[in-house]
Amino acid sequence: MDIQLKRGLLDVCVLAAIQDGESYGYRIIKEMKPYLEMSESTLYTILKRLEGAGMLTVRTAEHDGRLRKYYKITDRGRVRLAEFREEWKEIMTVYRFVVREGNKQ
Amino acid sequence: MDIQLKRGLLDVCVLAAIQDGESYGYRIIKEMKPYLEMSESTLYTILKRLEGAGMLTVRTAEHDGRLRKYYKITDRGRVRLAEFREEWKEIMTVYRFVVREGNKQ
DNA sequence: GCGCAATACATCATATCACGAAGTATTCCG
DNA sequence: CGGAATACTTCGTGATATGATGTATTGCGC
Repeated sequence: MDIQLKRGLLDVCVLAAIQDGESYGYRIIKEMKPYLEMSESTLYTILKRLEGAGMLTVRTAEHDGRLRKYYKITDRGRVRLAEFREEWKEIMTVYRFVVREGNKQ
Repeated sequence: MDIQLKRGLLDVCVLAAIQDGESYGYRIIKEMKPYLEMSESTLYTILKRLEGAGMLTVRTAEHDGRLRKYYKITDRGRVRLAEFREEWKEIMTVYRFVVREGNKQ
């Protein structure tokens, strides 16, 4: 998929991946893979950005002798998801402009 | 609108603005304004990028004593628009992942 | 028990890109 | 005469996705 098109989706996608309950980096990537592929370095960059923006909180816990970071969505994160739904309406008007009439289909 | 979300739309939007016939920078901006606002510096950057990618051709002509650059979409540009329609299907699966069930609506 | 894949996270350098700011130059209207 | 509109250009900056690379552990096959 076009890199540029992904950009706006990446952040909300990560938020969406934890909207139903805590998760951790490695699992998020695997969960999102069928929908949107991203490299590990990208994911951890995004997780840090979202944490800085107060959209998720982090908790480090041991699992099988290894440390894992569990990410949990905050109210602010949910607000962001709600905003995204609003923005999507604008996106759809743009989409209709691009694929507008005068073309087959 | 979120800057990131715009990014993937900008290029195809400009192509869409000339898909029914030649146009020029200033007019493209005004035409797109209701759907997607962009600064002049952004537009001219994009026009140059699309020209470099062979998706449009440029022709300079005089109009009322002033020089204007007219942009015309190429076959390659039309292919890009067709690709966008395909990519959009993937985008919609991502969208559904983000706003998936477990939420009202 | 050795090697390798999978798990899990981190850092750095790089390239792309949208945009504000500023500039140049002309036309048109009051 | 002055300012808005038209029309395009250049420069610097900040944001950001990603590949490369590194660290460290667990589990599996042979």
